[in-house]
Amino acid sequence: MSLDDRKLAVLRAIVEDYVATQEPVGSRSLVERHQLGVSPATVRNDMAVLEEEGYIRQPHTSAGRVPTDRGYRLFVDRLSRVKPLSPAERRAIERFLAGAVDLDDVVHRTVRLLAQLTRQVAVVQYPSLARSRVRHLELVPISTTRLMLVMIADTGRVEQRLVELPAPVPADDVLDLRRLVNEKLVGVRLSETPPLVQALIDECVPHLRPAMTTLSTVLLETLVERHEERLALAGTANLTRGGLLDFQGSLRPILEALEEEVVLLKLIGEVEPSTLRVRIGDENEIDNLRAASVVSTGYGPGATIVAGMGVLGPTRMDYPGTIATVRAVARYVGELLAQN
Amino acid sequence: MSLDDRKLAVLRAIVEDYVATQEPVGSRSLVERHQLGVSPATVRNDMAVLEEEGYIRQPHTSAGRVPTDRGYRLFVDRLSRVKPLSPAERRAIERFLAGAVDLDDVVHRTVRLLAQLTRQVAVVQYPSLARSRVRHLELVPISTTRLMLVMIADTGRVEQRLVELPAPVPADDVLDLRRLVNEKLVGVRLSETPPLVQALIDECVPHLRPAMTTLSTVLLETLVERHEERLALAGTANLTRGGLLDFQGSLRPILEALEEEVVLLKLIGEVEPSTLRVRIGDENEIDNLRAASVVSTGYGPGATIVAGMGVLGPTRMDYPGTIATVRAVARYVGELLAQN
DNA sequence: ACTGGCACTCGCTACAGTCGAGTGCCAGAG
DNA sequence: CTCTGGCACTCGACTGTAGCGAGTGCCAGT
Repeated sequence: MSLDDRKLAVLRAIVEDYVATQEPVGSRSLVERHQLGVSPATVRNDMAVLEEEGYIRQPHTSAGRVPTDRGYRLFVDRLSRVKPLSPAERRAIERFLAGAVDLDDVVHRTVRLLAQLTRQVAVVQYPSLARSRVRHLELVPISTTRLMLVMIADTGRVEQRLVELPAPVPADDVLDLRRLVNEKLVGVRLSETPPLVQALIDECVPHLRPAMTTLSTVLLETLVERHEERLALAGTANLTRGGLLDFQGSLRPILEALEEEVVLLKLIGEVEPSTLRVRIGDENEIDNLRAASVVSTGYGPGATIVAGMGVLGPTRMDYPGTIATVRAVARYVGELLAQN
Repeated sequence: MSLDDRKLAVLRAIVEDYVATQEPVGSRSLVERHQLGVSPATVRNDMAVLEEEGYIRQPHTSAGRVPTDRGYRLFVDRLSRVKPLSPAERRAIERFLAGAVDLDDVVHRTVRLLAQLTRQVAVVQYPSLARSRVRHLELVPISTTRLMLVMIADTGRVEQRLVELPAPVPADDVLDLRRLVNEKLVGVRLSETPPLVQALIDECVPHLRPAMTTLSTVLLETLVERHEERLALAGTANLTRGGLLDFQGSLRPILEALEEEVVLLKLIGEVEPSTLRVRIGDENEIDNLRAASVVSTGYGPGATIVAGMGVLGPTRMDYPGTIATVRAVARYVGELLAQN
């Protein structure tokens, strides 16, 4: 059975009221606060149907109704109107991001901004190495048998690793090594470097082979294997906002999940299909987050996507507002990155 | 009035029991669990004195006693016996830290290890730039008007910044700039670089002055002003361990404090006077942490100290165990750093 | 198809009563 | 002078009961 317009209006009203008040909403208060044009009794009938269909539920008999995950899903998909950002918010975003000097700085400011605007936990992934290209490789001699390898990616990320050489290598040879790796690898997607790194050893003058072999191991580690996807987190204190009513009383599982980088990456890093994604309660594959919702999106310079960012909060969250904010922040950051 | 030995023994017993059970401890259970050799009535008299002196208090009449911050302080200073680490713990520390490839890696592993062993929140500061010396400066041309400045410190830290040059500078000149800054700055304490950076501009050949001027601004920012003291955090989920009984019911202020880098640095970064420091409840200068205790220490290669690390938990914590763990971890990390 | 009315449910709060852990004090023994 | 056993007292925790009220489901009527 499909739901008629009024039933949908009732669902929307329930979600909005519940999100606002945090209390189960009854039929009387509903008709009082929204112009539904019908009596409480009628609303009750509609509620009965909505409950049967699994969109709302009663915490206990003789209590008001509360939306289920399914109810929120319907709300997000079909019932929520886009909430345009206030000019004040737009200005806040611009001002907050304007002073950034550096990729680190951009990411840090972004994550704080998101946390502050949505009053929830924010996560921002650094531009993914997998999606970056090599801009430059630098070899800095630390001693005769030690080099510092510095990799600069076109997304602005910089990674460094220490290389322990098997035998001393004079400064001139280091320059040769440097020229070689740069010739072959600059401009290449990190994910596509492995065969080229292999080839490097073969094309290398014989007396540099041993050094190049060690170097190539470290290169592979730095470029693909160790694949250090970094992230920034902010706003954990916002988890306590709902006074422990959200998250069914225990922050434990949430905090645990937030400490696992792998989990977070799964959460916001998978940005393939659509550009903005909302995962509500049970839709999260991570057990610890069954009581939470996540709004995430990809971002990057211009239209390309180099990483993800998102927000985590109680299922009972202001979806339209959160979605609008996440989208706007991602766009601003994208513009900022495009300038560099 | 000074406390005789038995009163001190009573205090110790109260602290130990309360830490273990998390419940106010009464005179009867005290004599049952510890061999005090006296009757509950006697203990009650002692307790009355201890309470008068402010070492313990009653949550309400007709409840057992609970240590005050002052009581914990006395316990830590005079009553706690050193708890040697178990061989299993020693092995855990060694194994956990052994595989580290990198400064980042060391810090991350350390913070996780600390959190895991103490079952509390752990904070580890990266080696402070203020206490480091310049090992090498690298200038990487990104385009003709853009350089990437990479600073490698002797503590293993690497910082980078983008330099926007006022006019195009050919590659040869970049090499000159590089040679100049390295000649003057390598080996110098970061905090002592400013006058030398000033001098750089004067000693520079005229046609490189404009470039050197911009560069020196960025150098100063990187080396001293922006002074980015980084830190790593782990184990926030452990805050929920006490089931909200610790921290007087609200994690809010604690989580807020943990998000403020400045606050955390104040907490563990001030390592001047003694090597290990315990701050109990009210002794913390930060209001948000009046319900928490912090055990912190400095660490660094060998005997030198380059940064701080520490652990934060409820005032009701296992001080001897925590102190032993923090001290041991700091020593191991120090040894590890000394090897590089 | 909607409405008003009515009986019913059930969580919440308040209140009274009981239980027991723990205390302070005191008189007496060592 | 110190320690002990005894005793009266306090007060929080728990239990059971009762009344309230928000909210529901159902039904007959328009």
